[in-house]
Amino acid sequence: MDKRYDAKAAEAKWYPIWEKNGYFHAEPSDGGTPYSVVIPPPNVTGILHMGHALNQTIQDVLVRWRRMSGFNTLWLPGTDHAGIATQSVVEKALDKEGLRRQDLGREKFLERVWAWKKQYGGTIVHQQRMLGNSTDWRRERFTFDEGCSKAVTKVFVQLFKEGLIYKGDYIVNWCPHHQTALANDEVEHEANHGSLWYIKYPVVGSEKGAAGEPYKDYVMVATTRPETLPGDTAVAVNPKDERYAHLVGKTVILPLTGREIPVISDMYVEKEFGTGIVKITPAHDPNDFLVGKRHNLESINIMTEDAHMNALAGAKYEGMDRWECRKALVADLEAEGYLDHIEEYDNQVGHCYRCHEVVESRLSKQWFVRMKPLAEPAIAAVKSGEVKFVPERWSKIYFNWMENIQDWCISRQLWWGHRIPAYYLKSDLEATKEDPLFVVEESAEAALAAMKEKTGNAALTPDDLEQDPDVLDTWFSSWLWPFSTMGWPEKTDDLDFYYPTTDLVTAQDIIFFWVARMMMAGIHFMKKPPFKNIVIHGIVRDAQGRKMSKSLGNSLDPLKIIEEHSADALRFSLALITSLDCDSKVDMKKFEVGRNFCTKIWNAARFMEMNQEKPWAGFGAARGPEALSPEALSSDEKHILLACDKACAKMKDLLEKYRIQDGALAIYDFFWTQICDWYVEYAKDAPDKATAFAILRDVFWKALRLLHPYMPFVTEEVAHQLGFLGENETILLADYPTGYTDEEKKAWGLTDEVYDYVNAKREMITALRALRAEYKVSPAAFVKVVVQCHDDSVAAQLAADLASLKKALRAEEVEIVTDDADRAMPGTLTKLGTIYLSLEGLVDKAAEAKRVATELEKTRGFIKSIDAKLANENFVAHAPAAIVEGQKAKRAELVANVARLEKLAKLFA
RNA sequence: GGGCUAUUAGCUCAGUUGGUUAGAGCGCUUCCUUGACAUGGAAGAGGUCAGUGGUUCGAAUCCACUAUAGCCCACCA
Repeated sequence: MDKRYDAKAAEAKWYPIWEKNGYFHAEPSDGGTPYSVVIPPPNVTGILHMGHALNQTIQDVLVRWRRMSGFNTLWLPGTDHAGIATQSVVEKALDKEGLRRQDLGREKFLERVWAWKKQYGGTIVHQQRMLGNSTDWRRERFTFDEGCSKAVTKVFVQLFKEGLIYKGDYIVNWCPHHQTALANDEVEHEANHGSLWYIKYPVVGSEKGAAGEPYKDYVMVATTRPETLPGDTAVAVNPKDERYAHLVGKTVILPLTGREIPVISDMYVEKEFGTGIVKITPAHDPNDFLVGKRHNLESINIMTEDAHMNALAGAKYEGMDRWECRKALVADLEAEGYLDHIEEYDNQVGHCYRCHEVVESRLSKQWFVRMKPLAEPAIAAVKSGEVKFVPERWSKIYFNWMENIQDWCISRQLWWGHRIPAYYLKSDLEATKEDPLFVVEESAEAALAAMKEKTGNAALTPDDLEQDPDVLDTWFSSWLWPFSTMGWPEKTDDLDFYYPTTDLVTAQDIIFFWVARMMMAGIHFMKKPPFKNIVIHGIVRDAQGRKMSKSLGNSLDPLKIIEEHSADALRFSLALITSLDCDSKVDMKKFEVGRNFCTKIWNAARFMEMNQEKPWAGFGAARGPEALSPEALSSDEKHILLACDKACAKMKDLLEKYRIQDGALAIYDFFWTQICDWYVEYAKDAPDKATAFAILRDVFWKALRLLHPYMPFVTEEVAHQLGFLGENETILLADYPTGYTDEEKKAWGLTDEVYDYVNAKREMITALRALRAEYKVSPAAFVKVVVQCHDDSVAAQLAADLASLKKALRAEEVEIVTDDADRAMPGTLTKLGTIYLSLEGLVDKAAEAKRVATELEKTRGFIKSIDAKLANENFVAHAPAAIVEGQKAKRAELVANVARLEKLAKLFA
């Protein structure tokens, strides 16, 4: 083995071997118990960020662990076509050529997007391989591939026919430059230093006033959008606002237009804001739209798609751009005395995240899914415990959202996406733009037939129909992911075997967008929820606790960490800092833990290799401790076997509970502390090296397998280097260790007593090291040590361990006594007895007296606190016996120590 | 405004149904280049568990209130 571990070489070597040999591939025909997970598909335009790295590390740990534990394990990968993100990338490229998508036309544009996907769409799946994901690449899917698209269309048609999809009015975020709707998260809100215009709306029937005061009675409205005034169809006040109660039900005159509009009352209005009176413009503001719906108000759309005024804005303003119109209109209001005053006002204004144009709220026809009927069974599935959130508290958030669910607007004015399978009769489309005749069918042919039937016109041809130009929201394909990827709507073996999936692992930010919707789709179409457990993990934040984002420039690039350290280091460090309960803060420094661990493993393996060649090691073909003679096992050997057994049980328990972090800690401790710090040191000078190394070899191989889900590459490399595996074997498919059987434990004498004894012995060794450090005895110096036990059996055990004890204590002589004599030497009381450091002529009496005094004081204080406890009758009556006994035993120990210290104090006085 | 969560060592965080003297990693101090490993080893300092009150024989843990921070949803005409 090389002196240094070459992570890059190992990782580049193993991944292709794993993939090529189909180790990640799963087939229902292999039988067994299924364990299946679908990956949250990253955007095809995406590059791997820390969030993916964390999310996929957790999944890969679970998946590799299950696979090694004998489950028929499927982790299904894929990417999301990401409508707007992908279209945007291609449009940007077009922009450089001075072209817009409209210049190419729909078909040519889509060709360009597919070409882009072919060329660059593999970036993230390549990066996922660098992470070490054990996903079944032979099943890689894309939300826009043929099968998924088929599922999407079928779902749309079925929901439509069930009356769960409808077409209706909706206010969308509209970018006048791109002329498309934007999703909420595609709108960037920025602080805007603007104005609040106060405008008078005269009450109908009131008298004309003096010059500059056109009417005596008016209501004063405050607005940030005066240019939308021609679209007003009401003014509103809060129903609890006594100032204006008398106005409700009256009508006012809309300035400059002469139109009369009602005064209504609605809770939406805040009494304290502005004048407490709001102009309602349903076609140009999302809230006003809702108010309009509640009060049956007319919506007047006064703008064109490129945010210019149309005829409905009035002849004078028609054709003006919205900002021009604002100026002109305000000037007119002022001239006619309707403008009261203008205040400065700061608010937030939405901008298109791509072109930075101010986003317009635009009323348009959109497609919706009726969510309530779908949500109800999805709520029930979690309430009944059929589907569990991990941690459980997320179910509250899920219920909160599901119980207040709104209909889902699924249409997008994009070109890249699943086309809505609605077909219009062209002639009717032209005639009645508002509400044209249409049919919804899975194919153009079916649509034609349906239209023929609907219209009674058998002479219709395909040319008479026109498909809806809109595409579906990306989530409309993602919500089918757990079953569309397994072949639905066909009946497949995959669906039979792997559906429902077992675990879904994702961050909290897409519980609503994705998880909740998958629940609804799964239950509705498959009649079974799509997963059994929903594992929600935190978000990776920077060292200051901020979300990582491009604009802040605080992102840590996982690929850079792989480059600098290794994928194993990245994975292990992420696992170690990840809590399911909260977000994690990371910086570059944190990844050194993983890197150091990698190095430690490598060096420990080198130690093994070196000794493998030694004649006395002699474990040759023996892979386990099967051939050991139990009576010959030393206590340290029994201890490491027990520690290994406990580690196996602990890993299983923790991983079953999704405690990835605790699992990482457990294996870290077992490997580093138990194996390297203690056992390897023991083995170097073990009385029976053949036995000691056979055991080392066994627990080392188990440790590698326990660790493999976290650090797949280094464990595979080391397993091969040390010959645990033959050339054509892989640790991926090795058994996940389950510890030792009861028979083995019994045969080898692996008891709790031995375990506790070795721990106590270590405590003694540590105590002596502390004494040496305190007395500044050089580590190179050999010393004499006296161990004073009060128990013959302990003395006998220690005597049996004398050789290794000498080594650990760096003592040239260890004297084990069972007397009660006090020794004028530095000493410490331990569970097994008092350990003395014999320092002829080195002891500074004064310093020693001080040390003893300090310890005495501390010990007495401690006894006092125990006495207080034991004096409490209630404690003795109520506390479990073990606790009370423990306290008593502790007290006895301390009292003995006090006696010893008191005598010592006299000796040093 | 509605909901959720957090506050434990200088920093980042564990602490599973309440129970012996609250743990880890990093950082810090001292010592050690010993034949696996200085990306290492040994020892050590450092915490009245945000505050107040309550329940209990016993509270970091359960309850209430307060303070501070954060997240999600709604909203800012």
